Amino acid sequence: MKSKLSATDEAPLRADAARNRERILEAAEEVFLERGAEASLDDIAKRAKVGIGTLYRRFPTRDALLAATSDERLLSLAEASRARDEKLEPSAAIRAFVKELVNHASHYRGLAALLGTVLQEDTPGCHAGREEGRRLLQRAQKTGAVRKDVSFDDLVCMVTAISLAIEQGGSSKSRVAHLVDLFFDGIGRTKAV
Amino acid sequence: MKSKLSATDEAPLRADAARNRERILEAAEEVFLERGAEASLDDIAKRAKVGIGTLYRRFPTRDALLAATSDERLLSLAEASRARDEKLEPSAAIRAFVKELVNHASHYRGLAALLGTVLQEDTPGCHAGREEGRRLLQRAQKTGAVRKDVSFDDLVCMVTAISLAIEQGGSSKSRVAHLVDLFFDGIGRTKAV
DNA sequence: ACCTGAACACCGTTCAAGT
DNA sequence: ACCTGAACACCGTTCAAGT
Repeated sequence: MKSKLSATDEAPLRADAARNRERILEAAEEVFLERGAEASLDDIAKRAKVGIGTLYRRFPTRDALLAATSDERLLSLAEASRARDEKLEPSAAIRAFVKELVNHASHYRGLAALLGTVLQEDTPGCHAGREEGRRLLQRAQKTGAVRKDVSFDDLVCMVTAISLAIEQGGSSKSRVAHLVDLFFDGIGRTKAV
Repeated sequence: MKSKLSATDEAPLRADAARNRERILEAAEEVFLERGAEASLDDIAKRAKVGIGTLYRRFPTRDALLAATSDERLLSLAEASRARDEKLEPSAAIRAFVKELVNHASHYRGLAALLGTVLQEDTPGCHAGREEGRRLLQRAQKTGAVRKDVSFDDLVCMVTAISLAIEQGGSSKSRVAHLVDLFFDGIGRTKAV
C-alpha cells in the first residue's frame, strides 16, 4: 500500500546515475561545509568527478541540491522529535524542535538565509520537517501553550532570525538559548516576568 | 565646535568627483529598486555613466554602496522617531521604530538579508539609526516595558527576520503588524493573553 | 537514459594608462 | 586626484555530441 503523499513518484535511476547522484551529494556536503551554501556548483561537480550537466540534471536548482543534502538530517530530526514526544510536555517539545532546527540551519554558513525556501522543497526530509513542526504547533496550541494566531511560517521565521543572528554575531550556546527563550516567551502565553 | 563622533573626517571631494558620487548614488537607487540589492555593480556604473573603477573608488564594497544609498532614509527615520518621542510612551515608540525599520529593510528586495552588516557601516544614517535604536531600547528598559536582557542586536535580528518573512511569503500590512506584535509580546513584559 | 564539457553570457575586482 | 576600461579570474546555465 503506497502512500498517497509520496511526492514525485520518481522512476528508479539507472545504476550509474544513482552512483553519480550519491557522489554529488557527498561532494556537496563537503563543499557546502567548507565554503558555505553559496559555494560554486562547478566545484561540487568537480569534486564529485562528474560533468556539471549531470549535476544540473539531477538537481535543477541550488535549493534542490541543498534540500537533498539536508534530507537525512531533517529526517532524523523529525524522528528524534517524535521519539521524545512522550517524555516532554507540548511546550517543551516544540521549544526543543525549534532549537534543533536552528542547529540544522547553522550547519552550513549561508543556509539560514535560505531555510525558508529550501524547506519548501519536495523531498522526504523537508516534508517530514514541515509535518512535525505543524504537529507540534497544533498540539501546543490545543493545550494553550502557544497562541492561536501563530503559524508554521512564523516558526520558520523565528528559526531563520535566530540562525542569522548566530551566523553574524557570535554563536555561543547560551545565545541560542537566549534567543529561543526571547521568541518563545513572546509566542507562548506564559508571562515573562 | 565639531562633533567628536564625526566618523571618517572625509577630505572634501573635487567638484567632478562629488558630481560622480551623486550620480552613482542615484543610479544605484534606481537599479537596486529594479533588480534588488544583489544587482550588478557594472549596471550601476553604466547607468551612472561612470567607469566601474570610479564606483569602486568611492564605494569599496557593496555594503558601503547600500549604506550610502540608504543614508537619507535612515536619517529621516531616526529624526521622525525622535520627533514622535513626546507623543508616545516608550513601549509604543520602540514598536513604531521597529516597524519603520522593517519598512526600510523591505525597500529593496534582498536588503533584508544584508541589513545586519549594512547597518554596521560607518555612515551618518547608519550611525543615527543605531543611536536611536539604542536610545529607545534603554528608555523602554528603564520603564520596565522591555526585558533587561534584550540587546540592540536582538532588535536587528527581529527586524531581519520579519523583513525576510515579508520578502518570502506575502507582504500584506497585517502580516508585518502580526509579526511585530509576536516578537514584542515576547520581548515585552506585557502578558500576551 | 544518461553523461560530458565546450560555449555563452555574465559578474566582481584590479590596475596600468591617461587627464 | 581622479577617471577609465581592458584584463583577469571567476560563475551559472544550456545544449550538441557522444555512450
